[in-house]
Amino acid sequence: MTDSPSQRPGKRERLVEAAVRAFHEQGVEKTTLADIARAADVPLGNVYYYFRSKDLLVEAAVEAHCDRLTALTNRLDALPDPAARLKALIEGWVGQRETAARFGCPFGTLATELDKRDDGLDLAAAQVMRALLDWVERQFGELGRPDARALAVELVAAYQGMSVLTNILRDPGLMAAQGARLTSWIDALAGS
Amino acid sequence: MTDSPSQRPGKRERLVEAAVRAFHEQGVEKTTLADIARAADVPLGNVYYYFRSKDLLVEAAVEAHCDRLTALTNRLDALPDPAARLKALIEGWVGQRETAARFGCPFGTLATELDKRDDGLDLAAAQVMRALLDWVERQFGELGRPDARALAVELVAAYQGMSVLTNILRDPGLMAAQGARLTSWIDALAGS
DNA sequence: GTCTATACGCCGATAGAC
DNA sequence: GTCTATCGGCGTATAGAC
Repeated sequence: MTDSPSQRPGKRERLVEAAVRAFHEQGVEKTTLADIARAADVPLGNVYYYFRSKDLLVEAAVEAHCDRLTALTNRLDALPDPAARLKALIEGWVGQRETAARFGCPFGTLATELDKRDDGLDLAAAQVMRALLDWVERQFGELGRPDARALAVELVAAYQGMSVLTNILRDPGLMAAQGARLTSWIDALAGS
Repeated sequence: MTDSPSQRPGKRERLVEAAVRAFHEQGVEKTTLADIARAADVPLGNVYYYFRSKDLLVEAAVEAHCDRLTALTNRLDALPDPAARLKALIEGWVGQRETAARFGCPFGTLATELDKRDDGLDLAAAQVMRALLDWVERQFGELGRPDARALAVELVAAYQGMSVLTNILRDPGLMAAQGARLTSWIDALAGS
């Protein structure tokens, strides 16, 4: 609401976007409000008009990840069959392998960092992760697998794990190779 | 070296141990030198006699992880066959599932955090990760698998991924279930 | 609503007595 | 070698003019 008429996205939106990016690239703890303000082209003092504390900006960043996930799954739901949806999900991950090699999974690294903080935002992050698991589980369920939940955990864990390794070793090729493995794994499961 | 004779472990060792623990539980960025000094029962100012900067303490913590890994693989090498070694490795991971649920993988979360820092310690962390991958690869090689490296990446990534999910969802049961899956996966690979 | 200037606390690091 | 006291800088947050 309340976008001023003849301007680029409102300051609030710019701040959240800058925060998401900075948290991904530098981590929450190393990111200062000055960093975010500069990236969003908003004066430092003015940040506090939109977010009364840094924690509230972190919370907004988590919500942004949640929205992003919802948008993604909505797009994937347009695909005809569940196997295609899962493979498209993997393809999306692999497509981000260069930034993953540099900064890790945008959501995974954030959630991991939140688990070491005092704020209660780790719970919100867990909710988002559960939403992803639920969606993946639904796809495996539509494929007729009774062990859909376990397979969902296996797939998402494989992604998080290859993100960690890709990041630590700075090797996007690792994610490409593991992505290919997961894709043929989906094919094998769907074909059986 | 230079442990004073009739005393508990030297201050340097206590500081490193406290640092490893604090970095795991709170993260590097949130951990202050005062935290470490207190946990090690060393006066704050004295820390700088042993480590001229916080970065050097972080470096020492990475080296400690490296030593810990070497000690582990040495122990596992005493086991008769490679499949048993790999399953013992997994068993060790699962045995740590309660702390993993609370704080994640001690080394994975540290390495991930180092990747967002300016110091060059991410390279040292990558070396340690590579050492683990090399050892696991050797086991798969001894099992006669030509795709030993890919399997090693798959196993370690699975562990890192389930650590992330276990941590975010605060669910040690997830790691137990995935560990069981990996164990029977090893059995299937070794039996074929 | 917007922005500047600044208060205030915390933390890494140092000085220097013992 | 050990420890206390403290400096200096940075980062969150606020006060208050416009």
